[in-house]
Amino acid sequence: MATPDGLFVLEGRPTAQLIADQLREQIVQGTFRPGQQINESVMAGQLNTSRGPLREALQRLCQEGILVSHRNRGVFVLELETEDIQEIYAVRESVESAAANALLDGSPEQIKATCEVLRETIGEMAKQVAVSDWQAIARLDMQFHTSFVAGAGNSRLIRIYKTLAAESRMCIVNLEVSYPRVDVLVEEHQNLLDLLEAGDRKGLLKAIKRHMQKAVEDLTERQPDQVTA
Amino acid sequence: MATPDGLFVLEGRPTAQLIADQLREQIVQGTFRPGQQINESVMAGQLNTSRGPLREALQRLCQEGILVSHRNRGVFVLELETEDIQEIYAVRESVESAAANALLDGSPEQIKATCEVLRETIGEMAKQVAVSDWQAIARLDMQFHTSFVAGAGNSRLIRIYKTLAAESRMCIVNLEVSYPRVDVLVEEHQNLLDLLEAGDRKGLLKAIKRHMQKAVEDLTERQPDQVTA
DNA sequence: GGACTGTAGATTGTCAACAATTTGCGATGT
DNA sequence: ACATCGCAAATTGTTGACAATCTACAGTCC
Repeated sequence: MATPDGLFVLEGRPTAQLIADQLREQIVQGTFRPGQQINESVMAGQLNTSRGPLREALQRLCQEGILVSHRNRGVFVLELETEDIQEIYAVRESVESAAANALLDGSPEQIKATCEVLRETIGEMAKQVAVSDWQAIARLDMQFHTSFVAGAGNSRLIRIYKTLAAESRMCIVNLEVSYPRVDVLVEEHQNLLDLLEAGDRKGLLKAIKRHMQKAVEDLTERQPDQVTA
Repeated sequence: MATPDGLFVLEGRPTAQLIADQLREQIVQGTFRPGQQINESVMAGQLNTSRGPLREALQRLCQEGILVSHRNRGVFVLELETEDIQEIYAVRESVESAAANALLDGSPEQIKATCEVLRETIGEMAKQVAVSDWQAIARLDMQFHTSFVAGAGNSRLIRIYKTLAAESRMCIVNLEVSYPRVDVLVEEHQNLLDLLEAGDRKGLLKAIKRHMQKAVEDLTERQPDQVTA
């Protein structure tokens, strides 16, 4: 939030939050492999902090669900099963549908502003597709959907979706799924944007449903014995 | 989770979790007033533990959203505005709708088992209505909806809903809203159960929507200068 | 008299040492 | 040879003390 003078209120909760954000980014990028243990002491040393704040960060990520904790044994990176993928995308469909409905019930300005942001993200995505930067594409994919949900203006919905977005990125990166056909990906998001702009509620909801179902298929159909594309 | 022998795996993370559960119960029951500060040292003393575990518990509740933290100033019980109530119930409608769809797409046994649990809760609710125990009624109300969502079997959906249920209880208790007419409340839940049992998807979704809209009205319409019913 | 500055108190944020628990390996007995 | 018991290393859980930050009050200056 910016003040009228363009200054920023920096009050909040930095340290543990900062560590958590950093770790989350590392995890969703695949720097930590699923099932890998995270040692408190060594990690604290690497980040040049103490075990206290790091512990808080880990606990936070545990609650988000991308880490799992076993008492007296440590925390481990979540291992995603087929079941998890289905769960994640089922919830995502529900949340995005709710956001779509709220957005279309909102003011035209709200819709317009959201579309603007989405358009920019798609532009970025197209650029990264050109250079085949999968890591960046995955990030922008999630940024698109997160911005979409954010457009609805429901802070709780946004909070919920951030976790889902992180888990989705883990699915994509860890399963080494380089999106089947990237140009299709840009098209699909453009389609969602067009439907939102047109105010086609029914079409948008259907498109969201299809988008999610397709993603689950892409992520689950191929057997895990396939290492790279 | 129970093992085949009926034994329980107690692995998990007790202490901080236990403290968090205890505090959450106190908060949603209204023992702590909205906006009230929670002092780490004194609270740790009261619970006969150290600041470390208690801090973890507080942080957990912050992430759940029923506490808010101001850096270097402490944590405070969330103050619910009209906006929050609208947000909470909008998300609840979305989550319960998703659960309803998943449940109706599931096996008949799954539906049957869920109905059984819901029926029991309604029975309990009727008993508490007879003695006008508002606190218990609010708890059972949320238990009904939580069981409903749990019936869908999506662990992420359940986790999300638990937070919403806690916030809802805070709304009800803190606003001193003694449900407008309690017999209507039992009827309404019975209606939801009937629709689920009948497999009437459209009717169930509509009923959920109405249920939520009505709740928002009840919680927001009366001005806060009214202290008790 | 009003506004600003400086200080005091209190509370949270961080840290390092201690205690408890678990896992793995090796010795022992059958 | 196999299973069981016991020990040792490592890691997490907990604790108390120290440091940084913020709020409130009092004193001073304009």
